[in-house]
Amino acid sequence: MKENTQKKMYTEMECAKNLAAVEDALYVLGGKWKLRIIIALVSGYTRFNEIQRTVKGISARVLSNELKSLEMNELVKRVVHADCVPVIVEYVPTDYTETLKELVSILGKWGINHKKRITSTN
Amino acid sequence: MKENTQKKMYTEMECAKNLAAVEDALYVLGGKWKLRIIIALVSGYTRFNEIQRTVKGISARVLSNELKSLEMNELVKRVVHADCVPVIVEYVPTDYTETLKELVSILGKWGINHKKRITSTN
DNA sequence: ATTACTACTAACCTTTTATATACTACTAAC
DNA sequence: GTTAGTAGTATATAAAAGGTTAGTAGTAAT
Repeated sequence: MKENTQKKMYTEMECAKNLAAVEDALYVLGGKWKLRIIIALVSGYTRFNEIQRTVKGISARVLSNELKSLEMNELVKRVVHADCVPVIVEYVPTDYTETLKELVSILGKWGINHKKRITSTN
Repeated sequence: MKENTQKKMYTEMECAKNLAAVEDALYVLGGKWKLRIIIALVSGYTRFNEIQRTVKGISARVLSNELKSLEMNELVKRVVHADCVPVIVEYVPTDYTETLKELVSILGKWGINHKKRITSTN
C-alpha cells in the first residue's frame, strides 16, 4: 500500500532532474582535487611543479591525471613553449573556466561560514 | 633563480584562503552522495527507504553513514515518531540546509550547461 | 506459513583513489 | 661533480570508499 498523500516539496520529476544535473556536474568537478587545482590555476599558478606546491598534498601522478581530465573538459589548456630550453609547459585556465568562478566563490563562502558555525561553542 | 615577475591573478594569501575555505566545504559536502541526499531531502523524501529509492545506486550502509555525517553537520535532523507502530523515522532538512539551495542550484545549472557543451558536436 | 516492508547494522570483500619511491633526461648553479 | 630544478611516467602499495550479503525484530498482507 503506497501512501501518495505526502506533500512533496518538489515533484518527482523535478527532483530527478536536479539529481541528474548535479550528477553531471560532479562527474566533472567531483573528487578531492579538481576544484583545488582550478583555484590554483585561476590564481596564476600555471606550471606543473608550481601547482603541485600550491595544492598541498597532491602527488605528481594524481596531478598529472587530474590535469588530463580537466583538459578533456576544456577547463584547462596545456601550452608548450617549445622555444625555451628546457621546454616550459603551462596549464592555463580557459574562458570556460570563468563559468566556475561563481560556484567556487559560493562554495568558499559556505565553507568559511560553516567552519565558524561548527567551531563556535553552542 | 626564481622568477617573481609573473603576474599572479591573486596573491598567494588569497589563493591559500580560497583553498582552505573550499576544503572546509568539501569536507562536509564532498564525496559521491552528500549533495544528492540533500536534494532528495529538500524534495520531500524523508524516510530511509524512500531516500534510498530516490538516490539511485546508494546502499543502505552508505546511506546510513552519510545521514549520520549530515546530522553531525546540522544539515539533517533525525526525527523518530515513537507513537506509530512500527516506529517511523524521518530525516528532515533543517533551516541551515536552506543555505545550500543556492549552491545546489548553481551546480545543477552548470551541470546542465556543461552536458550540452560537451555533447554538442564542435 | 510465506512473503514483504520498515529501519537499520555487522562482517566481509572489491573497487577506487591516492601515496611513495624511484627514474628519465636535460639544464644550471655552486 | 654534486645538488637542485623542469615535467613528468612506472611500479608497487596503502588507504578510503563503496558494495554485497545476511540478519534483527516487528507488522501486515496472502
